[in-house]
Amino acid sequence: SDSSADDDAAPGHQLPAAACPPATKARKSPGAGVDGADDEVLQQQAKKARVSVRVKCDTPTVRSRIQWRKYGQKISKGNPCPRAYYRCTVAPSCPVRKQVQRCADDMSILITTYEGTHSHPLPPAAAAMASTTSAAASMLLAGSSSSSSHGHHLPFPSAGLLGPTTISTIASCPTVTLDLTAPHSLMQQQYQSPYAAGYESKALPAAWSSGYLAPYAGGLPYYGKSSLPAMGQHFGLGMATTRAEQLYGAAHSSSYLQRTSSVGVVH
DNA sequence: CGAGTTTGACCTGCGC
DNA sequence: GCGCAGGTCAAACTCG
Repeated sequence: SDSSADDDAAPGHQLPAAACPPATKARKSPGAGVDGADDEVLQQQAKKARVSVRVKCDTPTVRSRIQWRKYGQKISKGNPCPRAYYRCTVAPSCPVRKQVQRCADDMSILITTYEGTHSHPLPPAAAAMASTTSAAASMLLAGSSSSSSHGHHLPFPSAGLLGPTTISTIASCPTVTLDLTAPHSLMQQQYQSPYAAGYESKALPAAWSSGYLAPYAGGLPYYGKSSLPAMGQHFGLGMATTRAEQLYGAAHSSSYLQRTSSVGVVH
């Protein structure tokens, strides 16, 4: 599994957005794309690949001041809740952006959409979560090249662990949606701890709001069984650990990563 | 005083 | 070409 991780699953390598300029510059001066039509298509898909995370969150705001800086807010049509725009502040040139918006249908659901790839190393905790979202993006990009279906459910274990995970290629902007708003039966059975009972989060795990598509994730030893439980230590936030346990649990997160590796989709 | 947030203006893509 | 909506910028403001 280690070799496969090094070979083909480093998010930053699979997703060339790591080498892309910030979104604004990319928009003004898109890539030349002289390597052929197929490469150009893949690059365009990678640039626009997004991971959207839906989580129950009853608090007005999410504790995510670790490395995100808000740069704008807009009220979207059809949704009374404003959409907030954040960008990564770890590195000035980091192109990663995040959009946070509450669901118009259910105000307790928070929809966070990550776009881009970190151009700098991430803390282990953030890298761990980044690997998961990156894996989802990898699935998206891999599947989009061979299928034209819209909005199909993943046949991967992630669908079981992360909830109803869907891939959407609508509007020529491929997006992976990790729906964490509905507890999975497996988790309900296995997690009887006080944490599991409170699946509806009061705050998102720091890592969820800290990392997406980390190019350095593949080089960090977070794939072992001790990776996720260490999140709280690295982040210095108690809730990081508790939320990680709520959403995954050490055993399941490890199992998930290993199983996804076994199907050759991600490491 | 520096870092982060707010908010109105501006830019850009897209549909008609 | 025009208007709308989403996304970004940047000056003003807030906070520790």
